[in-house]
Amino acid sequence: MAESLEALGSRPRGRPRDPQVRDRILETAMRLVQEGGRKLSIEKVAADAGVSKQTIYRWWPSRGELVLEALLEFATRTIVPRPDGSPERALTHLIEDTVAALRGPIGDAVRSLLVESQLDSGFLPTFRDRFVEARREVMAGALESSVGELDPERLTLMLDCLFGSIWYRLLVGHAPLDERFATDLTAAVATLGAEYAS
Amino acid sequence: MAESLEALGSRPRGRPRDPQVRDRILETAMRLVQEGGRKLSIEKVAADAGVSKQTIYRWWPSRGELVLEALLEFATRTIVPRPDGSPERALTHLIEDTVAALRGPIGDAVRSLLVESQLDSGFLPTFRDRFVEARREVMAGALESSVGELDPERLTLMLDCLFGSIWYRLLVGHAPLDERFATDLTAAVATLGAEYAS
Amino acid sequence: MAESLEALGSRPRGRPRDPQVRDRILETAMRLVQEGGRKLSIEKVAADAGVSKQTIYRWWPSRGELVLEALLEFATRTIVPRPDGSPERALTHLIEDTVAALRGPIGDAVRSLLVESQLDSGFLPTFRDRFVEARREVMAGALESSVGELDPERLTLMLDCLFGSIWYRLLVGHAPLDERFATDLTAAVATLGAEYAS
Amino acid sequence: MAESLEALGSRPRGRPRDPQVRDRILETAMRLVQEGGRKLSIEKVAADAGVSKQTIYRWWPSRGELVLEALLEFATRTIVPRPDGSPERALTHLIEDTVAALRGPIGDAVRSLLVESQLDSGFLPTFRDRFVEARREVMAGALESSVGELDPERLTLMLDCLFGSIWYRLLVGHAPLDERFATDLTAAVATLGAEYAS
DNA sequence: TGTTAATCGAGACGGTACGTCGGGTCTTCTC
DNA sequence: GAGAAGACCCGACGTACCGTCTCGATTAACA
Repeated sequence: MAESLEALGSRPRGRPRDPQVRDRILETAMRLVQEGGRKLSIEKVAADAGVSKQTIYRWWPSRGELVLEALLEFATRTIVPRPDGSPERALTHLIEDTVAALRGPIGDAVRSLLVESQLDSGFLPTFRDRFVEARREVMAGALESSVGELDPERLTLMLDCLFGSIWYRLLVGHAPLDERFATDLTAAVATLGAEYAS
Repeated sequence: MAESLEALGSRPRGRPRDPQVRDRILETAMRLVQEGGRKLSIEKVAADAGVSKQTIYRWWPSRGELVLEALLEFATRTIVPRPDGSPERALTHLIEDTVAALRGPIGDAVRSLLVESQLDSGFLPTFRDRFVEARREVMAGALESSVGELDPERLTLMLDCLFGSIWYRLLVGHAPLDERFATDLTAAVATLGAEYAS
Repeated sequence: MAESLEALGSRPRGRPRDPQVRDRILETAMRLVQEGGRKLSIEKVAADAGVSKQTIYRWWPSRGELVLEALLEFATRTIVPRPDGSPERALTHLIEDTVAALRGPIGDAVRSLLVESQLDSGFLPTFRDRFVEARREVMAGALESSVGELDPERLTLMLDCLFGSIWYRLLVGHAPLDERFATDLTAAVATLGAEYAS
Repeated sequence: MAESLEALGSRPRGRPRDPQVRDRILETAMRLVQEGGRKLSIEKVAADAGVSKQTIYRWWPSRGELVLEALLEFATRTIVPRPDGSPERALTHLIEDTVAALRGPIGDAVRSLLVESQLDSGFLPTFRDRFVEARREVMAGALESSVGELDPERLTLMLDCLFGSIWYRLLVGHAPLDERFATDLTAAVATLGAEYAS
């Protein structure tokens, strides 16, 4: 019996992983990412978290994966979904929340991840699959609920405009990621949606 | 004659800068940027260009400024403006050319510059002023020629969608920067323009 | 047993220092010092020893300390004390051995250390304490065994003449560091000793 | 006529050398040598003297030659020979003056020259011929005037002890270059001289 | 009750690149 | 010509991180 449980759970032998250590690392990574993305070195995370470098390398193959997990952890603890009424309101809220989130620490993390995905070509697919696509799918759902089913190419283009313009502001900083922006963006998406739906 | 030239030029003293050296550095930088952005170290540029590091640091304060100048130089030598007929065709061509350019070496350079602008916060304003804004103004001109004068906020948003979606594809690589994309993007912009102009 | 050993050793944490690496560095330093003192750069020692610069800087704060340790190591492995009969013969042998040693690799190292102690004022005290004084004390012992106890000032002066004239020849190279020199020097010291003892 | 005069005097053509520039360089070199020997770089001398590096390299082949000439210039302007009575007093004065001189700026220059002669093996012969030997000959003259003619080997040894012990204190700094030292040294030399003369 | 295996802090180690200093040579303009 | 200015290639500096590697000391599950 125990055997089969073990087989299922693949319970490891030696000393189990210390969850406190994991948390300390992720929190430190998230903190350092906020204090200016360029300062994020594994060395510094290890020092600040009171952890050995080996421990970090044991669990995360690269800086990118570390920040990604830190971000996902942070996001789940931070973002609380709000109950939405109509599909239109749901889409509006989603865009607003996305823009609002990127204004803060999450924005710093995303910028760091973008940089990492460019520097470490091995990380780009991971970033794309585990973060970009996930956000796109959520947004795609809200979009199609609001404007109806869309041709895949057109859906892709709308998502590119949506996330693209947000990231563009995040990276360049020439214009704010404020509510006005979110509102205007929502309107633009609606215009495009109406055109495409017809 | 000479007098006025002297007055204008305020000719510098000492040995003049060697233009061949400058060109060799910029070409090497451009080449290395193509071979994978992360490999661009000043050390490597110097070695490959047969130049001392000091010479690079004398003229470019950071990696970002170096790549930026290399890109601008490359672009002026590479991109030939095509005579356009109607404003609509001009806009179409501009978007097509922008997308096409980012598919090649220029795209590699822009990715590198984006990374650099995030890692070196001192470089971000330079990048914004000397590259991003310049491209935006050109595009804004074509846009307003085509759809008529626009409210500044709306113009900004349209430019963000345009460049944002292009950069987004450049960075994430989830969808191609092909002609189809350029066409669809142009159509979307036209839709938004029509909405805004009314 | 183990307890007391533990208490004494206060064993360090982390990966222990690799003695082979240490030896390779010191040997390389000694070799480079022989091939012409000016060529001794940390960079070159690192390259020739197949070691990273950081490893050298981890254990030796400066070129001087590195060469000093290399010399001390080399000397202990090279110099074999010879059993002496009378105090007079012991003194003779000591002077002869000192002169002979400075004729070879040890002389190159001492010259390098002298240079270093002048270029790096922080190293001078170390050099003085760990090398100069040590040699002086040995010589002082032999001297007083031979000629009897001496007034401190006079002892100092005799040692200065002794080592001074040897170093002077080592540095200037106007006259050889041969046995004749050692013999004459011994005689001169004896004359002074006789005068002072009276 | 003029031709032949030119040929004879080998009067150079273009602009004659500016003696003020030469002086400014030598003074600056002497000043920098005093402020800590290690700081003497051609670069710094040029900057401090308001002179181009090329001008320095035109007249002095190496740092050593520059400092040597600066020292000789300084010494002639500084040291005033004192009329001496007996040969014994002359020797005493000479030793006293030598020790006293090395206590100040001249000592700094000599230390710098010693370092230079070790780092730049091409400079050692120059240093030996133009400085070391010159001083030795002066001292040898005073010595032989005082104690009578000496066997060359013995003379060499006495000079080595004399200059060696002074330089040794200059370099190591374990004991002062004061009058007491000069006196004791003179006495020691007298003792040796008496022994050798017999 | 050990034995075994993995975790974890600590830190040594070979590398690559950083940005700076100085060396010695050169090229240009001015006097 | 001499001289100031300064570009240029080069070698070395001392530092920061990289990713890998030993250590000793824990901490479980297994025998």
